[in-house]
Amino acid sequence: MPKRVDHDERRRQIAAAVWRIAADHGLDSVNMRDVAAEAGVSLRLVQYYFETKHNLLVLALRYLNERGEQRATARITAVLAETPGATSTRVVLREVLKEFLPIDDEHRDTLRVYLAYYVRSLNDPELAAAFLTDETPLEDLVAGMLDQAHESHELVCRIDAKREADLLVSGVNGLGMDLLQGRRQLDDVMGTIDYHLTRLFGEP
Amino acid sequence: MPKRVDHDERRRQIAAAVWRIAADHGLDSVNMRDVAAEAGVSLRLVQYYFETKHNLLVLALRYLNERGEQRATARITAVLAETPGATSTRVVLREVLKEFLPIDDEHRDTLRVYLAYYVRSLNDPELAAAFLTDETPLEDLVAGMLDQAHESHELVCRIDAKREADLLVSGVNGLGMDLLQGRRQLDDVMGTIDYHLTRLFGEP
DNA sequence: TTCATTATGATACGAACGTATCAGATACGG
DNA sequence: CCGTATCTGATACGTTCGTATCATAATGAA
Repeated sequence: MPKRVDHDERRRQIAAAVWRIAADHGLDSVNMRDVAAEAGVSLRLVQYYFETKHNLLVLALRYLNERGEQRATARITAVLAETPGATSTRVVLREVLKEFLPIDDEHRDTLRVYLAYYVRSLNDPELAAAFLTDETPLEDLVAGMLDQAHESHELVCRIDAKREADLLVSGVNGLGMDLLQGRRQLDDVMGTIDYHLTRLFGEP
Repeated sequence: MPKRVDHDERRRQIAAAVWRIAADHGLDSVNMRDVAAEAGVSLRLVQYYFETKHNLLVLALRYLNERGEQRATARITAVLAETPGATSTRVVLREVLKEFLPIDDEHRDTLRVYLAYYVRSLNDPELAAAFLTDETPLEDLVAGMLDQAHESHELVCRIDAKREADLLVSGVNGLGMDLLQGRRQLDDVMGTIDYHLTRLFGEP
């Protein structure tokens, strides 16, 4: 047997190059040659592992989804570990929402790539499919947290958890887009989020 | 003097072709030749009026902004005219928010084009400038309406108009994106909007 | 060592695209 | 009718890009 290589790992390495280029110069600027150079491999190898550019983009999106979910769950468990014992639902929810804002360069890049993929998926059914395979939407998670908060009497009044979660999640996405564009500042956005958390949970 | 032509009108006509192509096939698929064919003019004329493709895209965005503002104000005045006398702030606000949802093919196309431009503007400062020239952001308008509603005792409780407007507007944008992707249905989105309007204005 | 797997290099083909150029047609006000 | 503004047509150049091809090197388990 010859040299054994983790093909999946290779593909992830090349997919990461796609993310970097897409974040820095837009998804339109992603081409096979630049991806190869960014990944530090030959053009031939990119062809070898992905066959076509379309395949490359689709798989890069799948890997991005995977990483995003992993990081989100890791962040939540980290928050739970920081405050041993009883962590208030409000604090956890706040961290979950922050996860979808460009709070640092890494989150900023991820969001830029996601939005680029989103727009392209509007005209590419195959990419759209890669988007919509999210079996557990974020809205359900947030709605579940709100229901849980209601049962533990953390909420200030009776609410419709689904409706609240829908606007909260969609709102955070929209606010994140404004942040990317420089139309808002992070302080202001966090102020808005905290205002609405206070509206739900009462004064902290 | 020879034939007199409204240059600005010609440019708008060609810009409309850009919108149609961008809505149907994405902004990446917009090229000078297809724009000319869609507008029913020669490639040479597109070059004649816009010089470069970059100019074409920037001006097409400016015209799109203009049309959007005109249609929004027209919609508001139409609502005010429909209910002579006292039109509740809630009803007007609901129509304003609906204006940013893909409620029909026309709004759907406009939203698709806007989002495509948004993503491209993240890597194109000149396009970003065309975006950010909005002297009167929608959030200010909504916040003003909420303040006005408070003064006329239409609100159910004391609120922070700015914070409420920020989440409402951002939320509608985010919900509109979900609609485009088919992740939500219009009925559900309107239900969410009405829920939050009720939260602010009380039962209708 | 052997040999299949992994990887590179060089190159080429065809298509799409932005841009430029030149000639000429059309139409309308004076 | 004349002249100018408006518009078309054909064409071409250079670049970029996806994809394909062929030869060849490096690697490491059997």
